[in-house]
Amino acid sequence: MSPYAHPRLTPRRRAVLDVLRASPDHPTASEVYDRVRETAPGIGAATVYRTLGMLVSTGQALELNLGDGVSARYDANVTRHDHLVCERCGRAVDVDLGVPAALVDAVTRTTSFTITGYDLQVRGLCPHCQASPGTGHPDPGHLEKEH
Amino acid sequence: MSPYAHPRLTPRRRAVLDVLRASPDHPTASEVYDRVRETAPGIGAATVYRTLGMLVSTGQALELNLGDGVSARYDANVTRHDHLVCERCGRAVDVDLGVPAALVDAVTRTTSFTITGYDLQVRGLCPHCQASPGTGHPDPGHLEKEH
DNA sequence: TACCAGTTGAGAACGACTCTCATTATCTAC
DNA sequence: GTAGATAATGAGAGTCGTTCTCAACTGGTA
Repeated sequence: MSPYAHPRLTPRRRAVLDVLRASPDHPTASEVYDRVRETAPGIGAATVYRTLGMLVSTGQALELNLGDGVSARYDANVTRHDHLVCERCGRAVDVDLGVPAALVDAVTRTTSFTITGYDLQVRGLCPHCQASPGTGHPDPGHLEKEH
Repeated sequence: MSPYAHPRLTPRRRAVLDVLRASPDHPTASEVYDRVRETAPGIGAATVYRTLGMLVSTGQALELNLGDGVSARYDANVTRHDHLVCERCGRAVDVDLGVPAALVDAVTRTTSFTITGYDLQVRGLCPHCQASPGTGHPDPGHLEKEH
């Protein structure tokens, strides 16, 4: 009935999880796809998307919406943490600001929502983008893959 | 050169802005489109998308990524505030938790990013969704337009 | 009035993601 | 081992949100 009721850790899925755990840079699904194809060349895009969804729904990965546009990003670091996102190049760094529990508790009392979690996204300019002249447009130029 | 260097507040754009200011529910672009067509029937989707982009880049609206999937949401409330999002129905409520400035300042010192802002997204279940049995799937059923 | 930058709508194009379905792999008895 | 059931897979089509292109139009301005 519900998907992933008995998920198997098949070689394909293992490969996706391995890529994610080796990627501290919050890759998009298509970046994961590209990287997985180096170790599992025949894997299809649908399998990568399905596996990422499975990993998220089983708590082995986080799906992030970092406001840098269209595509979701994935994070194998499932401990609670926040994100610092560069507004120009989109680079995201893990941080943990330790938001006081009292702040979150206050929301529970004033809204009658049941709170399940939170994510603090801090926006800014990374050192690279501070240094280079601003174009007003996204510029991930300094993020070339370092081989 | 840069777009919106001399943006005019044309009747079309005025209509989009009016709709947004009359919508406290963080509509998606296509929801804005539907609502605008009631007052400006001939308006095209491209104009709505362009206008929303213009409003965001001129600081008259905020674009939100509330993690409820694919589409961006827009908010005419441009004062600093946070969002409380229902994980099941996607409803988003404005809140302001007043994150201590000291927390954000700490990031500046430890990361060498220049901080320009932040958004705290609190996740939970709204009262409606707590009451109805969970399906594990998004269920905006109780969000029918109230005429 | 004529000019011209800015604006518009239609539709094509695009990218991210999901679905479908026939095939293949894996698990669980025997 | 084998057989049968169930789950996983890849290719490709489909969907959806958004952006692009371009010819026509509009509204200030000289």
